[in-house]
Amino acid sequence: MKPVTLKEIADQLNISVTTVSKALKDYPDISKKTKALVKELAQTLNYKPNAFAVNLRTKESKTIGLIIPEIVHHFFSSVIKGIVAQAEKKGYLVIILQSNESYELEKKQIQLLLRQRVDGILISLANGTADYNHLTDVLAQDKPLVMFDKIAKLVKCSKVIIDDRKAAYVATQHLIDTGCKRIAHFRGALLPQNSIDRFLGYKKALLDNNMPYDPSLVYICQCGDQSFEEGKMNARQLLKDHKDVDGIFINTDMVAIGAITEFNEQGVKIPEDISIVGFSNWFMSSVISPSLTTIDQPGYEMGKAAFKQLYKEMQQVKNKEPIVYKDIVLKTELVKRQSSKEVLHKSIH
Amino acid sequence: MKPVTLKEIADQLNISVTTVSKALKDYPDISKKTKALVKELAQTLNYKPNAFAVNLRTKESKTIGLIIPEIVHHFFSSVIKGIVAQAEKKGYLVIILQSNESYELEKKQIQLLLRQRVDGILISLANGTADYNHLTDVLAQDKPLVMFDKIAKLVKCSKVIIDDRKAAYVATQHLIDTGCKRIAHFRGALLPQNSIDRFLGYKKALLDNNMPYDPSLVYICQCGDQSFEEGKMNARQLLKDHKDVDGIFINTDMVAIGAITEFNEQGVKIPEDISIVGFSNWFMSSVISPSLTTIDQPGYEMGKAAFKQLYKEMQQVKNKEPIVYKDIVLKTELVKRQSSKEVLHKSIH
DNA sequence: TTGATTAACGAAAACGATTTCGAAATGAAC
DNA sequence: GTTCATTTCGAAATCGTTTTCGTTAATCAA
Repeated sequence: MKPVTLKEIADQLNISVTTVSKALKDYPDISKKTKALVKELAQTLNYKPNAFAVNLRTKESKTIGLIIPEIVHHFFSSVIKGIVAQAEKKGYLVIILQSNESYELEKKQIQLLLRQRVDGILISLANGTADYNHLTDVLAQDKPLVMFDKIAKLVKCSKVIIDDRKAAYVATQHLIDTGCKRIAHFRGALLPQNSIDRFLGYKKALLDNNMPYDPSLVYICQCGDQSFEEGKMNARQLLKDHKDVDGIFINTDMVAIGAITEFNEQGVKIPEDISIVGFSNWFMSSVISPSLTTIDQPGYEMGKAAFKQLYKEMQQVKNKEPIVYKDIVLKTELVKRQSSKEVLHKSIH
Repeated sequence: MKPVTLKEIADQLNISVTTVSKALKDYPDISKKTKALVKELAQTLNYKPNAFAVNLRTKESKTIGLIIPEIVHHFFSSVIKGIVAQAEKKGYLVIILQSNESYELEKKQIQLLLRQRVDGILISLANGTADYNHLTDVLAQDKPLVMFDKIAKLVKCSKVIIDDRKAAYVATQHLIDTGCKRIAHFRGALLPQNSIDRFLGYKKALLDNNMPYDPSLVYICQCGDQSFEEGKMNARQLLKDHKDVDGIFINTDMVAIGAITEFNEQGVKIPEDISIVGFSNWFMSSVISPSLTTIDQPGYEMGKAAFKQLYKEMQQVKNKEPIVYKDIVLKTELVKRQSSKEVLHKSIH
């Protein structure tokens, strides 16, 4: 019933608590006989060290915190999986919290995790987060903090990201290479760095190909986080505003799928009338009809990399070395499917 | 740098640690003046109680463990979201682990959580789990354990489920009501209770409608957890074996979507040639073409209910009352979409 | 003035493990 | 027999809070 303690083992063997503790941890100053005795009794009594006491002494909890904007999301749940798997390998547990894209909640949750005295924090920022004091608070306590995916460039800490700009460039270039002459962009929210970078990649690809950049072709998210609806709305609007558009680079797959659905309903042919390239490559993209050309964003690997970096930093703190921050950029890949045409024969200049 | 302790506050105010502690917790035997002083200083020093010490004293961690077979899964991530949200409301944190459908891992993870001394455990069983000692271990320690979705009926603890049998019955009845004469079933794995119950519901619906039950129409999962592929394979096999089948009730949406994809590719018309009803209602089902008629399985609500029950039991333990186990059955609903026909005019008997 | 009450605070013992610093006991060396 | 080193163990402090049980000092009734 009651959990077994060192004291009980000590009493049963008529030795001191000290000796029991040392025996279990293979200290060299304990004889082999006592070690054997202690270990055997510990085994049969099913002794488990009291984590609370251990934590209090060692000042570490072997636990990390994870804050993400939204759990029910293919990309983020892949990240979670990567983090949890990697953490378990290293003997760490993961406390998960969802910020719900709210800065206020995010702030509270950081405080919660600090109070809980987790050994480190992994975070993907809420869209609304523009103030970073809650983050610098963490760093000021010498507690490792690694940001991933949705990051704040200004905060001095490690970051795991993809090269959104480059990926967006590749996506847009693909549309150009397949013959699109007038390319729109659904960019989602204004604030997050990802949106900005993807937009910049889109713009640069146009300019590098001597195509005019037309701000009226860039559609911003109007409606909270109803991504699917956003895709439908934007698609509808686009058909009204710009009949001549023949390609769209869309910020995220979910929005792209909304757009595809709308186009399907309105009888617009993909990719004959309009080509579409998405971003993320969630499973759904390969299943929808037509299947979606998109940028593969490696969620699992990102989670893995993020934890690995955090682990490094936690070790550094433990060894009282200075923390070395690092920016890790993961590779993305264009996945060609049915929503875009074949690449034209490239002219040689 | 170093976290502030009660002692430092006490020293600065020239009072005892006891008084500081009591003041912060509004004990009646501390004067208003001292309380004010203490609270103010605590505020300015940004004092946060050391969770390790508190846990050690109070013997509770305000933390629960959550084990699920697979994180990257629409239903389960909805459950997680429900649990995390509800837990946060009550001041609990959630440690998440993924069993990966492995009994061995599940066992280890239970041990991990017990060592961590979480206050309670929520679990959805791995498919392979047939031995329940690791679960009864938890209960034997008087630690609340609530199972959800994938449960073991034999274990005496609270359970949150849907009525799989009834839901499957409704799904199959819908196929019958829409005119299907020969109905197959893709049932997934053999073991889990859900599969069994859904199969039984399917069978009962047939028999209640005086339709023959033909075991050769029931397809079992052959290929691990590649659900999408499983759907495709089963569909292919079905077309070879039974040309006359005009309706399928499929265990899960993912498999159903695989089947739809295969049928689409082979030019089989849905629902004209074959009607399909899935199970779960994940977002994708509304987007695929044709959209999938399915049973809505309330993941978020299930998570919420599971935590609520766990919370009740944790309170009971705290108050040294006996734990009252409870079976909670959540409502499901048939969502009619394009993959099944309109309901025929029912004959009046 | 005396005795009883009350208000306000503190000392100290937990909680369970870790770790430092000795102490005792044994054996070896001279 | 004395000295020194080695082996093996334990006492006690520590981590930071909580809580019990006193102890003062002040207040009040009679």
